[in-house]
Amino acid sequence: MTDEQPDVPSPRVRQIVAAARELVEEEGLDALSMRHLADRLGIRAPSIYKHLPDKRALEHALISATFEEQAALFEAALAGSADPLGALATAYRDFARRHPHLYRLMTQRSLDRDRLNPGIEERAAQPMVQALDGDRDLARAVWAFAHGMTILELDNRFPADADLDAAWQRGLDALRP
Amino acid sequence: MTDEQPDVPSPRVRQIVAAARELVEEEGLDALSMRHLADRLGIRAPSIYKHLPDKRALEHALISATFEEQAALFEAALAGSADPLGALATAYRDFARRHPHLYRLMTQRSLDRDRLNPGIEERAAQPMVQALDGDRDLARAVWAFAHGMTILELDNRFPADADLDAAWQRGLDALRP
DNA sequence: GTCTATATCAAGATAGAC
DNA sequence: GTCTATCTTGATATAGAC
Repeated sequence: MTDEQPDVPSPRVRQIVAAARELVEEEGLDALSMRHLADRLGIRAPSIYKHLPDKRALEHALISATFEEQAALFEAALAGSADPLGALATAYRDFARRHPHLYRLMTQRSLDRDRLNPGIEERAAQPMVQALDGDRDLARAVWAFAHGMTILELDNRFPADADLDAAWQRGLDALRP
Repeated sequence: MTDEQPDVPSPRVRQIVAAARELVEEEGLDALSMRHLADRLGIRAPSIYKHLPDKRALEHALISATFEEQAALFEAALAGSADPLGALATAYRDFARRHPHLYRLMTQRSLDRDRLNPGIEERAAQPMVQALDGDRDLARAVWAFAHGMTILELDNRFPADADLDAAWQRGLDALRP
């Protein structure tokens, strides 16, 4: 009955994760190293290992926290909106534009689900399912569309003169139930 | 009037890029280092720099070649199909499943367009525009959907029991003009 | 909880001989 | 076109003292 799940983080761990978040937001994903993070905290890199077992644990703590934040945003966007899908899409896109490096952290590598807060992925995905009246296949299609638009925009893959607002609208109008 | 564009590759450069492709396909993106590539070629890493100026040049030569291959595949899929969009989507998904690491190489970082073969990005995108009767906004929406489905599948982001064929169908049916 | 010192490894790239 | 030798950098992580 060994239930290996992330503990509730101590205050110090939360400080460390908060510093990691600032670091990623300000300097990008590649800047997230144990040394660099320690600099921000005013300590030496090896000290971090007294609080977190390794770098993956740090990343997953940050990812979990960001899922929590996204889930809250999406739930709020959904609440009492006349156009649930549109509101959700706007919240999704806005989050990624405000936190491009965090967005990449969450989406551009495979996840170790054992190291995430249990159920948090599902909680962040739930509002989309709800906005689509419980249609999970359609919700997955819309998620793929939203992620594709988002990451292609962040990575500068659309032509410079592309009208991305228009592309979002066309996609959402087509996919709306 | 200095027009800095990639030269036509010498035979040796093509050998090197071909070896890089095998390396990436068999061992993944992280395995692509100058040393590792040199091992495959039976030479030492510094020798590669006699043929290519740096690692970015190598990557972009490989990306250009892969765009060429994709463009040909997409054009063939489109030719004489009763369901152009469906045929294109199948070709897109199949390519990514057969060459997941190459697909990542092409999509998961920003491109230096100056280092790509001129016009190759557009050529690979053209079949999608054509399948959508020239509607560029819709073509971008469909591309985003296809990329999102593809990369989320490769990165194992959908639930294990998700019916991805169904999600693809729902998305394509909705977006079909 | 933090430190110093260190192990270990691997990366991109250059100089200069042959 | 390839070689050896080397520079430079930076990463994760551990041991053990304080």
